[in-house]
Amino acid sequence: MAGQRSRRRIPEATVARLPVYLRILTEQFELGAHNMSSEELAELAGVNAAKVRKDLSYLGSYGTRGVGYDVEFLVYQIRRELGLTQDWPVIIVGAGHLGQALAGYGGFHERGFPVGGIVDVDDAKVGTVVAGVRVRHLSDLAQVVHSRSISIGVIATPSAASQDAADALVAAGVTSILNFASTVLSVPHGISVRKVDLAVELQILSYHEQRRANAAQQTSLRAVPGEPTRGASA
Amino acid sequence: MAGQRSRRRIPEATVARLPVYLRILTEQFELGAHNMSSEELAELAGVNAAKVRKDLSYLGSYGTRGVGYDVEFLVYQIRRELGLTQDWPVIIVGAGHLGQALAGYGGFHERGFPVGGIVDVDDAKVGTVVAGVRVRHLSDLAQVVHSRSISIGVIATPSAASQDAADALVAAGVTSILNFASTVLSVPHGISVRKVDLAVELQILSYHEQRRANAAQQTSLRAVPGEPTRGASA
DNA sequence: GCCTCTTTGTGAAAACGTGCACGAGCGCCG
DNA sequence: CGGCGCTCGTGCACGTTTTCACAAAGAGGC
Repeated sequence: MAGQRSRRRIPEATVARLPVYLRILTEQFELGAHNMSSEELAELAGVNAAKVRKDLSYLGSYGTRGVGYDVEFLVYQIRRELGLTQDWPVIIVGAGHLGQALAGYGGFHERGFPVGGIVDVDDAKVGTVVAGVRVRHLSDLAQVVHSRSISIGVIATPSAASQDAADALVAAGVTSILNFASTVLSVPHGISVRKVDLAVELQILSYHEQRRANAAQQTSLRAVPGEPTRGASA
Repeated sequence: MAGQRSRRRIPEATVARLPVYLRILTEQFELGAHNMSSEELAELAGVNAAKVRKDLSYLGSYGTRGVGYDVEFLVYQIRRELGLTQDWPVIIVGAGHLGQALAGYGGFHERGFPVGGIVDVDDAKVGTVVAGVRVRHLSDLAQVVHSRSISIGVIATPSAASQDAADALVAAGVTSILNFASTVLSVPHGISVRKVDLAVELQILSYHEQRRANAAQQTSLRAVPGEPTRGASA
């Protein structure tokens, strides 16, 4: 069996899919499945079977030809590769609506990312307890991060404050940031940042909606002659 | 009938960046900027300048060589392309923690996506008012969608209920779905689905954290400077 | 032991996205 | 009114991701 440590690099696109496979496999295992083919997994994940096989092959040769993959073993391997054999406590910056909703979201803890702290600048919020965690002042951030060996920070502040939050996190030693503000953070090289932006998602959907609407219109007007090619009449 | 240029298709990767440009341009316009070069915009968006130019070129030739882009005009063009010249009311399925946080998030309405309705299956929640909108029963979904011409649905239910929610949305005529549950939805062809999954994002960060930890270990054992990591730019 | 059936693992090709480099066009200055 | 400097628009080469197609290999039957 492949014993070599992760010296090989896994493509980013694959890394983004592994959590999806993991969730499906875990679920299927709980439902009693012990074995699964790339075809089945692909179906459940909504992707191509060859892609599944190639993705999984980056972990090693863990399948059995003619049979498929051992679900439990694969779950373990993916978890190991993703670094999920340990908990990664996170610190949430911003105890507003979003910060509270995030802290209250049980899936966090359940998936190995317990809330190790929440900080805010607002003195009115400091001291209150959200989802069992006491909100502390932003100035205590570094101390919280250190005392709990936190390396992942979640930014749930208003956009205007997000860069300051990022700077504070980086200064405290955090090396991964999940940013819910709609800003592009500037961070030193070597810090991982991922952004989740509601507005962006909705605007992408809006683009497709509009496209559909145009297409429909186009179709219904097809019989009309002399349809002017839309120009920049703006 | 053949070959009209209005059928041009914008690459998905570009569509995903346009909202980012839009936000930056809007902000800069409010700060008094009237003109901006691809270089500046690229800097603020954290991407390559050539990419910005190529992205914008899909909208048309709206720049002026030697000068740059007219900010206000570009804002208008991007908004038009993304279909943001009109409001797109959304319906939220699920009035739990997440649904409430989403409904309460002002940015929704502000960016042209007013909350047109919230539904839930829980009778205890039906009738309550969240962010000025009365929660209605799931069975009223079709009626709400129809009466407000809603085409975008947001799924904020527990994962187990997400597929049912999607089915109900599709049955009601919704054609775009933003899914916050960690499930892979199965929908008919022609329906746009985007997924926002917290756990996936954290797990991707976890992968990189673990990788860094391994690399650090390796480095300290060998006293060799770390190899450059891809990713976040400064 | 050997044949057949199934499904993996992976080269090779195609498709897609990114970044460089440079010609083209515009405004400004003298 | 021509030359200069700046910045756009884009052809091209490169890297990454997806898809195809098939040899390789395990399992089970006989």
